[in-house]
Amino acid sequence: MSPPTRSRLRAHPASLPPSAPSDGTRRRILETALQLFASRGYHDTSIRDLAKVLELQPSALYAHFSSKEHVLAELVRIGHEAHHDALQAALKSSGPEPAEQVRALVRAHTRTHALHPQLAVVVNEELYALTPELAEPAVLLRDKSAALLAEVIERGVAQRSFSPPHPRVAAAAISAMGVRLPYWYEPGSALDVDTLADLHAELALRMLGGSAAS
Amino acid sequence: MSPPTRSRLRAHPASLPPSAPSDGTRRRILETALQLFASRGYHDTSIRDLAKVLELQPSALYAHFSSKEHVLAELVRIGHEAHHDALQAALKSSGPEPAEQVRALVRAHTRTHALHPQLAVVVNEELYALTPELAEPAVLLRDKSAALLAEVIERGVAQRSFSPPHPRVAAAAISAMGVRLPYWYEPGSALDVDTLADLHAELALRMLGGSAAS
DNA sequence: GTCTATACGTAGATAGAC
DNA sequence: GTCTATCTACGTATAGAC
Repeated sequence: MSPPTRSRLRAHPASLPPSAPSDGTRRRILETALQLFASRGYHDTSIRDLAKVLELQPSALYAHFSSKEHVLAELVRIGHEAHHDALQAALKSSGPEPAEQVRALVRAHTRTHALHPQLAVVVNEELYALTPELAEPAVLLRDKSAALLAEVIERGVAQRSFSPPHPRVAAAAISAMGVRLPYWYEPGSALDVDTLADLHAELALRMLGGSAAS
Repeated sequence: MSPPTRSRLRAHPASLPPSAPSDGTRRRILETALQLFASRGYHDTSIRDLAKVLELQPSALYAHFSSKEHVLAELVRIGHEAHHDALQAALKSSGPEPAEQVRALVRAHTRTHALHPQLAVVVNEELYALTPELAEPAVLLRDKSAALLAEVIERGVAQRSFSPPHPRVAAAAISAMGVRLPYWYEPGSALDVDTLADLHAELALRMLGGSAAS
């Protein structure tokens, strides 16, 4: 661990989604790793750093994870599953109109990134640190999540509910709003998460154009 | 360097802006470091890795930079200056209307990120790896660059050219489009940089609303 | 300005007792 | 499941010859 660094994030402490293991030590390791990986980065966090915060000996971690990389892989898996589950639930509970579905998807995307900023940062910045085999399940989920938005936009364009200048670029811009959230949004601020989610949905619909924007 | 990793980026080779030093070995070190830091990350790139690609002995690098951190600091400085210079030039060469100024700023922001994707990634992901003293000049430039866009938006709102639902959130969304570009855009693709810059400008104006959007 | 050689710390991970 | 102790490799950086 290189010493005098700022954190990449403002949020404290690290929050795991409910789907994460509730077991004792394994969960503590994941929470601590999440905080350290998010604030300093995976490669700048050592097993010894983790053990120190956990008040364990480094060797004790290997009773719970076979390597440091497997700790990261588990966080990456949890993060992608929570994100994808949230998007699917949002779609499922919304009606058939593309505008309503975009609103639901963007709200879920934004909420996930605002409520679990450390997980979002680790998932997005440290995925590349995994071997292809360990990264593969997450990469597949990413593609599926991106397809959910892309398909709704395509449908909206086909129905002439939307008129984006370029659907793929608009989809990337919509995704980017959420992904960048952890780097500037301060959770306890005057702007609450629900309001933010509504704002992002509004911006997304404006970008997509057509009769859908309010 | 941990071995079997994917790159964070598609772009090759690393391109430095014209403002970078044209001197021989120092420039070669910066270019090589840029490529490695962008694809594998600063903390996962060793002095030995750098030296191997450069076909030099590790100790030879210390004739040009006093530490690995100073190599990163120089890249971060170059990246922030090129970005800020591009934004200022864009503002300077555009008229007084907020919509035209936003278009110019967004085009410059997007072009910078599309033309120098490795530099954008290193600047955005590895700034936190610098000590506060080495990071400070870049942080000041970031704030100045962000203020350029914020002020134009504020002026547009005051003149009722723009009607964003929330100016600060809209500004963050506009910035995010460019920052995320290196992670999905493939430079040699059918979508050329100028078209992309126009698309982003169009999306920005749609988000800002009012009479400005085309 | 590059080389050889090396100092010195820390990395990830394991062995074996309790 | 946690401990003490340790292995081996690699990290940044320096010394001093050419």
